[in-house]
Amino acid sequence: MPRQGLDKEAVIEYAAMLADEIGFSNITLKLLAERMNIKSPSLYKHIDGLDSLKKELMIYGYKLLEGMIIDKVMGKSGDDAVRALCNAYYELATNRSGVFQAMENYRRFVDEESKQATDGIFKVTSKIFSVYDLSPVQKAHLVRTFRGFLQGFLTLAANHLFTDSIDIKESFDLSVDVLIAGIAYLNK
Amino acid sequence: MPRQGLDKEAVIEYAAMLADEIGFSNITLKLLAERMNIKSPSLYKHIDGLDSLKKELMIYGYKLLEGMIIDKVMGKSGDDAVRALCNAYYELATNRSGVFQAMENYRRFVDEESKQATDGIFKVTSKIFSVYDLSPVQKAHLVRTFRGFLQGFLTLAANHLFTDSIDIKESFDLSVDVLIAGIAYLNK
DNA sequence: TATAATGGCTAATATGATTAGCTTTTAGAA
DNA sequence: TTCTAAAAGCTAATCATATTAGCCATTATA
Repeated sequence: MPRQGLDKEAVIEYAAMLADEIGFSNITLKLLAERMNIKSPSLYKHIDGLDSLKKELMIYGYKLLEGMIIDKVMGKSGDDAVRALCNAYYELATNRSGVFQAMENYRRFVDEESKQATDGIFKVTSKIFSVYDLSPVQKAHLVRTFRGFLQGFLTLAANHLFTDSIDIKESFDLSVDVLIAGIAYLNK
Repeated sequence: MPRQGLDKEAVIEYAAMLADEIGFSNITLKLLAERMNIKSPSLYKHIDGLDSLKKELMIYGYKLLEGMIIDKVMGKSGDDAVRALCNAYYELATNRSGVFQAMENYRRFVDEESKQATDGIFKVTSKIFSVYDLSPVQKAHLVRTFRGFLQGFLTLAANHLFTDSIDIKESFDLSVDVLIAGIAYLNK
């Protein structure tokens, strides 16, 4: 029986696809192994178990998002850059819903690796807010404001929890406008 | 062996306490049963299994929150009422973290009972925003803005995903101020 | 007081994570 | 090219937990 060229990265990629398809919380090693045409114990040659895999998926998500943000924000500044940042989140939540779920769902590990992954987003976001006339502390708060909104709104949307029939992208855009308008409050 | 006066409500209360203590996702029927001094199969006399219990816990959370909001908002209006609403969320997330976590777990349950539970919050929130001069559609969008922010910010905070050391309540208050300031943008 | 419902129990089953230990492939050195 | 060791897979076994089945004691009520 010949081998596939599997490694840790490949396992995470498969897991990410599986998460997008069936939902992050429904992932099992059994299912993942079936998808990969191997047996579940073989996964342990690449990863440290289900918990660890979920952590990896979270980190994968943060890195992916960081790239998408940089990509979209490139060449923009001010309010436009903020909107681009928000749209990057929107796209991730829409196109990679399982990976997006991993980013907020994983709460057991607060280690150095996870911290570095989120730090990337923090730095990029922070930089985008640098055009506004804010103190470093205000800027840090504002990063949290946006991150909280983006994570929460998009999670609620992804899970069909906005039960009325109003268009979600319109709500999203309006919300972003409200937030951007609110930034002026900090400049007093 | 005499019996305790256990029923469905009691099981949910115990489960809520356990969730607050060890985290929603760490709940097991085994642990819960131990806490209640019964064996895990006995739980099935009151609930339909772990998944169903988690749904009950989510509904419990929404009802609890609704009560807390009404309580805090009572007698307030305008921006003060909005702040009170936000603080009710904050308190729930802080003091009943396990229950709060249950509320973000609704994604697997989109049934009539769950819908009614969230509808309560929607109505209260909507009413609070009625003092602003907004169209019904704008109001509906704004409810989503706040709900998204509150759910997301507090989830990230509860999951320790805000890695820098800045005070979380300060970030929260500033965020709420930014949002409230942003509402003015809609009145043009 | 007799009886039915209730709430608890133990034993058994199912699923999935994880571990142990074996075998084959593969990479790299001699 | 051949040998060797690591790597990547496998099967079998173990463990933990959820869940089901069916039994028995308590409790409430007719």
